[in-house]
Amino acid sequence: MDTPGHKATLKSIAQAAGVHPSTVSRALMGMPGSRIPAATVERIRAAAAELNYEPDPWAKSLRTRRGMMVGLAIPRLTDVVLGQMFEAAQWRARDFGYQTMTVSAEKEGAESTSIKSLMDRRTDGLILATATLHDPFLQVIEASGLPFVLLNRSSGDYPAVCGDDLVGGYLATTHLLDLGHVRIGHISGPTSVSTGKLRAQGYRKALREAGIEPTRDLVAPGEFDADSAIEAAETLLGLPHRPTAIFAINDISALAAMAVARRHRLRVPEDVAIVGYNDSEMSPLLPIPLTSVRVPLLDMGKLAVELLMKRLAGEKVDSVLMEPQVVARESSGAAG
Amino acid sequence: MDTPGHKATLKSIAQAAGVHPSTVSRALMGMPGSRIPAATVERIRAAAAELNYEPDPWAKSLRTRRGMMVGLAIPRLTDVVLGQMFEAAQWRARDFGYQTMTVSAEKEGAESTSIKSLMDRRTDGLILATATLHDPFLQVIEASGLPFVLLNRSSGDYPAVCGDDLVGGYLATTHLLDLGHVRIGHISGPTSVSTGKLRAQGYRKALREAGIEPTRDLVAPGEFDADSAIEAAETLLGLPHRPTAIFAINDISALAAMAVARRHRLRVPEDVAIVGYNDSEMSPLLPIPLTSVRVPLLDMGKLAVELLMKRLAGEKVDSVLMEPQVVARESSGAAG
DNA sequence: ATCATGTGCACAATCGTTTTCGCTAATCTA
DNA sequence: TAGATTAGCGAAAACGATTGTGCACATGAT
Repeated sequence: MDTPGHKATLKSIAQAAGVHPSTVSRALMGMPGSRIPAATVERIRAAAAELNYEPDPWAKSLRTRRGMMVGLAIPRLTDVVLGQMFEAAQWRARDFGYQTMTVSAEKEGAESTSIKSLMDRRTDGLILATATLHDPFLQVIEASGLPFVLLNRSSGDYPAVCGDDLVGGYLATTHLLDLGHVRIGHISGPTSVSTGKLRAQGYRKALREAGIEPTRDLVAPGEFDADSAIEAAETLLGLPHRPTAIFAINDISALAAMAVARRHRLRVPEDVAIVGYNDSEMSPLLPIPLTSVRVPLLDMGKLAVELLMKRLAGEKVDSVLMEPQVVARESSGAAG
Repeated sequence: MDTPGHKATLKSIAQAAGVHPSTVSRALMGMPGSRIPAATVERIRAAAAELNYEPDPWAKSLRTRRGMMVGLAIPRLTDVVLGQMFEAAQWRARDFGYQTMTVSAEKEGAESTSIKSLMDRRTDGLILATATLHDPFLQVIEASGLPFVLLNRSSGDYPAVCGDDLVGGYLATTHLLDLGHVRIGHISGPTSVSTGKLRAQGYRKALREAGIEPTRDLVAPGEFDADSAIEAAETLLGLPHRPTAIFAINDISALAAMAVARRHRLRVPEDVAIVGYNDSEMSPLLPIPLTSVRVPLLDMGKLAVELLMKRLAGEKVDSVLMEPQVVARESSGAAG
């Protein structure tokens, strides 16, 4: 084994193999150009293995100016949905030999210290799931020259991998319309992020196509989280002429809506039908299984990494939209 | 502003301020020992600010052998509960000036490449939420000299921050006993991890104290996830003499049990009472609100970082056990 | 005026890599 | 066989920071 206190370095291997450190470097990284006789390479390899050498990432990065590392920025680590995308992204990045560094950067906006910490040269590229529609910070990053790809949320013309939220909102609403609902409420997300804005837009489009003029009072704003969704659901279900169906911006909001319905002694789906978004793991398991819009989260995470890799290689890349799909279950009254 | 292409370095600042790079370094980091006249320091500060200097982390780490970075290993990024702990850990680490790097390392066991990648000198310390009870890999890490703290799962005598799972399992079971249940089933976790083993142990202890001899057939093994929990619940509820209550190892398993109960046309809590663990965000929102055992996840995440910081400072640290608490809701028939 | 005492800073050596540049010796061409 | 080519590898200069050492110069005391 190796001496406990001393990590192996190029120099120690060189000494062991009786060659110069630079030769060791060349031999180990197997450069195509430089020809080192197989015998020497083998001897060096053996010595390196013997000392179980691991190149020092700091020294390497200092010299090469590449850290083999991509930064992932997520609004909240506790978001199961984004968690899935990020886990997939992490795997894919590792396929390319990259490490990932995840930061959560909620509510930090343009002054995000979290993202700044990713920027200070430690990372070769960024995947951001935190973008807002008019995000001045993106320009800052763009100006810094650090390549990035948006995930889940789009913004401007920056390359992004997103679900087609317009279609998703449209499908969810159409699903409810097809079931005979006319007064359909929407617990929206913030209009400042693409997912919130586009799903609401899809919702209104579906209504209009069905000859129903969308009204403002049937859209209650949420913030993607349980607390704000509860408030929104209270507003909708407290309406004098309450909706018979609710399309919620995500599954946790849908769950909150179910809780509020229960408090109002309304049955789901008989009195109020509910549709969520993202089709999270819990949806089929709920006492009243939740109808939800499914988007290929894992594929999105992987794809974002692939796009980033292309950007790192200097290629131009285009944004990608993934097709959503309604998974009908009991909460909308469609299955059972 | 600064020239776009060129990042500021100590050298460029030195040039601007008319001093030597080493002086700039000393001035900027404000060493207490070295006396540099205030005037010079001010001049250097100004130059640094002007060029908006950021020290290169790689160069710094190469020289100082400290990366100001802690590695977090989590079984799955999609676990909401661990996600909360890790988010808290991340914040706390930043308070100390440390970056965090999160990897998910499921099912990799002793050969975990994810954790190995954290070890190769990039990190100053590790927080592991992946430990199994007899985890040979921990010895490897210990031998490498890299300080670490276990989180959520304990193992051997290594310093750990965990909930008191024995008490948690005991409380959950006692809660059901107090409600008059006698045949209480348990969807367990793997016995190879402390949380699984200890909660089951607490479960048996409570039964024995109530004069009930725990039987093997009332404990069905799960893997913390929905699929295995569904299978376990099927086993329990398919029993000729089925249990009237189930204590599940976590909330998603409890949810799965509810789904299976529903499939068997059993009412919750009338026909079967259910208790979960971790009191996740969704628990109070479920159509049948879930009774669950609450542990202070955020505090645990923070504490783990604090312990690690102490270890980094060379102090000896002791493990910490956090007190759990039953939050009674409708699924156990205790509230409503 | 001279020598001890410090202060303020420059010099240079690291940390472990990668990479450019040449030097030596072997091989090839004529 | 002499001269041109080339393969193989050593020397050394980066990358950008930290840090031990020591040279000037100013100040003080004698």
